Amino acid sequence: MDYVTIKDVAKRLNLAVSTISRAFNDKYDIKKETKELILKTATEMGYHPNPMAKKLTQKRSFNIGIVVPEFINGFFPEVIIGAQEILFEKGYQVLITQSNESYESEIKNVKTLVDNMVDGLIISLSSESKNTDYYQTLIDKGFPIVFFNRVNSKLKSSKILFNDYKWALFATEHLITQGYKNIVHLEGLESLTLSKERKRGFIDAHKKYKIELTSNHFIKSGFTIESGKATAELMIKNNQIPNAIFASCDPPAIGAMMVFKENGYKIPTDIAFVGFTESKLAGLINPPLTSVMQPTHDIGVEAAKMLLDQIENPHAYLPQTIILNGTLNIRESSVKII
Amino acid sequence: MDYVTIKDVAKRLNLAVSTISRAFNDKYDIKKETKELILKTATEMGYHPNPMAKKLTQKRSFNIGIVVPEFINGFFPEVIIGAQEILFEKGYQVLITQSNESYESEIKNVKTLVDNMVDGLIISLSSESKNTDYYQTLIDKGFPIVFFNRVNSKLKSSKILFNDYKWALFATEHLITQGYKNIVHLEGLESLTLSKERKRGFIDAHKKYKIELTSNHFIKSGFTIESGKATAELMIKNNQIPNAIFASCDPPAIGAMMVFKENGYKIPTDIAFVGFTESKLAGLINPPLTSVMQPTHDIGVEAAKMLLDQIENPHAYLPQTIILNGTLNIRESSVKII
DNA sequence: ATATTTTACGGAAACGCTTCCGAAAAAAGA
DNA sequence: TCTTTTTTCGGAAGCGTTTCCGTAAAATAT
Repeated sequence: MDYVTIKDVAKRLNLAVSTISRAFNDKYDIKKETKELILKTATEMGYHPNPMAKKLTQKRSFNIGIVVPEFINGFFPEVIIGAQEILFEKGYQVLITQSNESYESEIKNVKTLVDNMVDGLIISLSSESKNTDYYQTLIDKGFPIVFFNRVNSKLKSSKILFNDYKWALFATEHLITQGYKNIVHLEGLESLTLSKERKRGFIDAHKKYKIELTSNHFIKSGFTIESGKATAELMIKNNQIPNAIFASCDPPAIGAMMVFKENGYKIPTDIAFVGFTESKLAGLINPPLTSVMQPTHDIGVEAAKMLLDQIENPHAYLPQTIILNGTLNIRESSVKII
Repeated sequence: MDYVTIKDVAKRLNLAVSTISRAFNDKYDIKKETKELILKTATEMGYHPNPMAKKLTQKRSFNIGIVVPEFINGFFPEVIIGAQEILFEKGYQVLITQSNESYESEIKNVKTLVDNMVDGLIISLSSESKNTDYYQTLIDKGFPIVFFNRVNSKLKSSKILFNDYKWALFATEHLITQGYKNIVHLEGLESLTLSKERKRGFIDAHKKYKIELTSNHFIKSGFTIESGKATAELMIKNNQIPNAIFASCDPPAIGAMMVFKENGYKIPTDIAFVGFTESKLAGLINPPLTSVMQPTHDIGVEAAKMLLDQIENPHAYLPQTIILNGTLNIRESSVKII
């Protein structure tokens, strides 16, 4: 591929390259007519400013790195699409890496992105319990970073969060007001704040309605369907069947629901279900699963906006936190009387 | 962020920048000891070659663009991960764009990627029936492109394909040998070759077993769960229930299965199901869905390899086509006697 | 009319790197 | 020992831009 350069345009019009440059970056003094002439013949010749040269002189890569734990499930892709929309519009390129839920590969990804001189990073941590020194060093250097979804409270940085506590409380409250009193919470990974927050919401909903909770009401579960299945099988084996299950996210709820159904339990009559972070499956399975829907697209949009704000105003930078709201999508899995 | 440059390293060691450059690109004559010294002090100083400058001199962006119709469902993300793995390893960056199944936004994406001087493209078309002139022009210019999954047969270009015909034939054959004779095919979008190929496999399996097919055995369906639901509802309403359904992809099969289940049909006794392009849900729903699994990860790997091959040997370029194999994951939805 | 300001553009350096050319130093050959 | 070859490095040009500085020409003021 042979590209047309600024010199070619200059030669053609018998102008200096600086004039051509001025025509494309309208902040300098240039006569209106010549500018129009330049732009016209430039497009005729098929000239596009070489992004590499531009980046070199401007000492900016116009690249933004996004690091997520995975992007097989729908959640992160949706966030990424949201971020890309506004980043692309502003002329930024987006480099996406996935850490595969591994701290090591996450740090490695971040380092390569920084070495490749991205202008900023949007990150959802694979684990919040690990060492965050590297991130802190970057932040202290003034490197623009926005965290979302999975963050570390110690890091003094901009964050886009979801009000996990509030919506877990709402979701639990929904179950309680539906008449379910003996509710078990399937907890998420302990290393994540969002798990703790959802648990806290679950607990406070019970406090509000003055319902006692024992340790039997909490079962540690993962993020997978399999873990939900295993939990349900154990419950059935021990014959400890609660009225309802509130899961820290959809997959374990779905897994547990599948097992209970297979064992002849009626849903939601015998046992009700509420999930979290609305997955594609929620509305599709039978019965459809009540779940808290997060504003995935908006999370991406807000993260991108915040990052650009930080990049463009490097001096007046103050770490901000935006907390977004969601929706409780109430479906058959948790509604006692239809 | 202030970066250490090659000049800083040169000054520190009282060497010429060219020597430092040689140390980092070991194709030139340089003494082993000085090279080691340079590399050592360079890492000490925290020097990383500026990718923008490198790209400018080498007239290569080391960027690869990937264009997919969507990446909410698992298929394309898995392909992308496969491609990224080998691209990253070779020092390439990956720019991912999604066309949202729209021809216009696909072309727009491709054009911005080309303007940003990506060294090559990996593309899955949003629609194969639209104008492909732009792609042909690029290919004629020698621009490296590899198509996968959704391709246009007219384009003389490298392709990574799946043997849709063969595996559709296998899948249908499986149903026939299980004893299902009256099988309906839910066809995919007509504009895609893969739909035609799967249909052809379905037909030829019937020919092989000398089973008659009428137009009643073909129902046009989309790629969604909803379309499958609608089709099933129509079948039930018209009381035209086949022995089995072979769908062009999983979602319509799942949708149809849900409706039949809700209406009291036993699966696979009353009606059996086979899907295509193994989705996450296939193994999770009840009963688990038999489906053809595509080697998503390998598709990405092979596409990336082929593209790099094309980039690195621009002259000896010959369009290749790799056809990959899959697996028929036989599950309960299609097994008559367990 | 001339003096002064403004406008519009050219020239050139710089961004950080690669790579060609040439030459000193070292090694090998005579 | 002197010549020839090889090794190792320095100097400089060039990649395609941006941007600073300077200056004719045009516009305005005197």
